[in-house]
Amino acid sequence: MTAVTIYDVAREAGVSIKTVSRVLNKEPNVRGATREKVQRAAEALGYHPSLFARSLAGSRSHVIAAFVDAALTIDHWRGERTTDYLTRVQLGATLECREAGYHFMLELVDHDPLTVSREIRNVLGALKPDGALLTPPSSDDPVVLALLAEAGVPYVRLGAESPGGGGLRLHMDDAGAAAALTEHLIGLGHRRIGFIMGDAHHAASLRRLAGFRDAMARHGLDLPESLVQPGDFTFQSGVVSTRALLALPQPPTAIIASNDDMALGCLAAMGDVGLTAPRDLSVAGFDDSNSGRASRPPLTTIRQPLVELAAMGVRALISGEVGTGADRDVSALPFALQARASTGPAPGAAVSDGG
Amino acid sequence: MTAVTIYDVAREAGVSIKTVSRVLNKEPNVRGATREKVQRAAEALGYHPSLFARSLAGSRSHVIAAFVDAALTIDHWRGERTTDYLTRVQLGATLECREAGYHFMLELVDHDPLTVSREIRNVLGALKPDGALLTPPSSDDPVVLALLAEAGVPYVRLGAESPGGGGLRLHMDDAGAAAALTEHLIGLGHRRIGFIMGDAHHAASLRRLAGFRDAMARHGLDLPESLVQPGDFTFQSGVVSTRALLALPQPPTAIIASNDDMALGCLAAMGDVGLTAPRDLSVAGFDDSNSGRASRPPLTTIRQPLVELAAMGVRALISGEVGTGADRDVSALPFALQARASTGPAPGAAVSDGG
DNA sequence: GTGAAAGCGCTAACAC
DNA sequence: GTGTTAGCGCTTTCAC
Repeated sequence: MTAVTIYDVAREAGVSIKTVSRVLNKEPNVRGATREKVQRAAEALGYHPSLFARSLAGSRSHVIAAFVDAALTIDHWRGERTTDYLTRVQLGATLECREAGYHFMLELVDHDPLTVSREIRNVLGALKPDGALLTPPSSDDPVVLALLAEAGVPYVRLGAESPGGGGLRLHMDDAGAAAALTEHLIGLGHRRIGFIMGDAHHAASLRRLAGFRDAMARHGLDLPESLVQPGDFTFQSGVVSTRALLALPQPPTAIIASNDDMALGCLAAMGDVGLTAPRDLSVAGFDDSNSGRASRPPLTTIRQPLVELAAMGVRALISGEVGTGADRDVSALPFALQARASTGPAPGAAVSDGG
Repeated sequence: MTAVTIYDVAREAGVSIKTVSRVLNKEPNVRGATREKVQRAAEALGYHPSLFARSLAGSRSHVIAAFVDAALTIDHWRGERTTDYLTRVQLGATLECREAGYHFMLELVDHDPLTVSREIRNVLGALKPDGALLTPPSSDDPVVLALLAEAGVPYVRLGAESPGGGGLRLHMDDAGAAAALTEHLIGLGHRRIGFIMGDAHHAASLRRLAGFRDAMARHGLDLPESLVQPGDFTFQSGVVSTRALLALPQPPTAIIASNDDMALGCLAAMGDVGLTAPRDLSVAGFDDSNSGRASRPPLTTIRQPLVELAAMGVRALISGEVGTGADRDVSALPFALQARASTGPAPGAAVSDGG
């Protein structure tokens, strides 16, 4: 069971190992006939090049690494509320890597300032990845970014907040998604729509609010400031802000919360005062969380294109279009509005499609 | 930014590279003083050994690979019902690998019989993993098992159904978990408990049923056959079997479904006839699924120790205790009973702790 | 206890 | 178009 090497293939095909290498790497300067001969030999022998040898000898490692916060992941596993965020990122990244003959390695890093530097250096030294995919909060950790830049490893920052950190910043079109949600509600006849913000420290919160405002303005709808309530992405803040909205002289007929957790808080607050969605009030969220999907009624929400985001990031890394010094920001990524039972026609309003 | 190598450390420490290698690999035959000198030098230079060089030169690759079904994972991503199964397996495996200086690589494999062999060989050839972690359905795929055995790669089969496939089979103590659920209900005063089986083709279904029967018998409770209904793990089969149970002359006061999906079907069927859990009927499931957690009422269920299972598997692989020819079966793994609101005191029964 | 030499299976720079 | 020669950074064998 000793492995088949490039020498075996070369011998079988009657060429030099360099020619085999050329064929494998799709390099030019090989005659069609020779190429075929080599491919047949490789196939016949069941040859599979060693990642280790290729990476050690060559200038590329054929490895893309993701840096994921260990504490967060462990918390998530221990806690009641779980998501499949990682699974989806991994899937997109792995599929894209496989396509390109790359390997994807997920590395957990401790964001303790005392150890993060050692850990990152360790991964970088051991793997020499051709690119790094960062998820929050790594995607905003200046230490991580600096280490990657120093090592000359191009990186993609998923869901990153801060601009100017170098690399490629990739995120959903939050404003567009908020606008889509708003228009979905307007289409259902709603005119007074409340909005619960996410944590104001998150750039996404501001983008979502902006998208909401824009859509309202575009449709000539009035938006008194009292209809926009603060929040911090927690269930509890959803409860509090919903109470505030319901206490208004003219309460809204629909509420958009900046994430599903707050939207669930919204449903809970409604239940407390005997209100039901969507009969009395429509509710929408963001994230397409598992709990939002399983709630009663299930939440109308926005699904982040995480798989596509990760795949796109890996593609940019492998194709080399990210480069070390780049600082780009791409947000025009498709999102999916998941219309479910938590939103419905405005009370007493005829649903109109065109006006 | 040229990397620090073993030569740099050797020079800095004033020893040969072989000595550095010895220290790094915790081999014997190095004096304490020399060892320290080398460690200091490595630390000072920020040395991190190259995985590629180590794996290429040595007999171990320091890589543990997981083989995961691509189609299933993609379906799961696309579908409405998602789980964090993979995330949890990955977490346990990655943490354990990190501890031992290993790297964990997740590989998606297509279970198409035409391609599976090529894909597995490819991974095996490229990575030469020191061990493989298999998740369903790979853990029962005879082709996968045969290829691994042929390549001499030890493997651990998570949630595997069929015995005799070699390697180490690791699964939750299903019988114990079913018994725990049963005793939880008995403790709440229930005496007539219905059971909805999982797909009879799954060994876990039979183990769960056996655990239920045992617990009932141990407590001297009568168990007419009509209280055990068939099922196939789908929501719909939960609905059907619940109707059958409710139609009995003496319906049960509690129902254990062999997974959460069926338990949710159970709740739905109850709702149809105006019954509420746990007031009219207690309901419990298995899996600790996201939807079971978010349902109303949230389900009492059994949480599989997936993180621990994966970690244990990796540990067995790295320590070498699995070996190529082994065929062991370990099921005595801890599970966690999650008592939630779907189970409560039996109607009209005083809750007793001791009798 | 420590070191020198060989080589793991490839790619990179050059010859031809 | 194709082959030759060096390494990549380690572990392995075996000598001392």
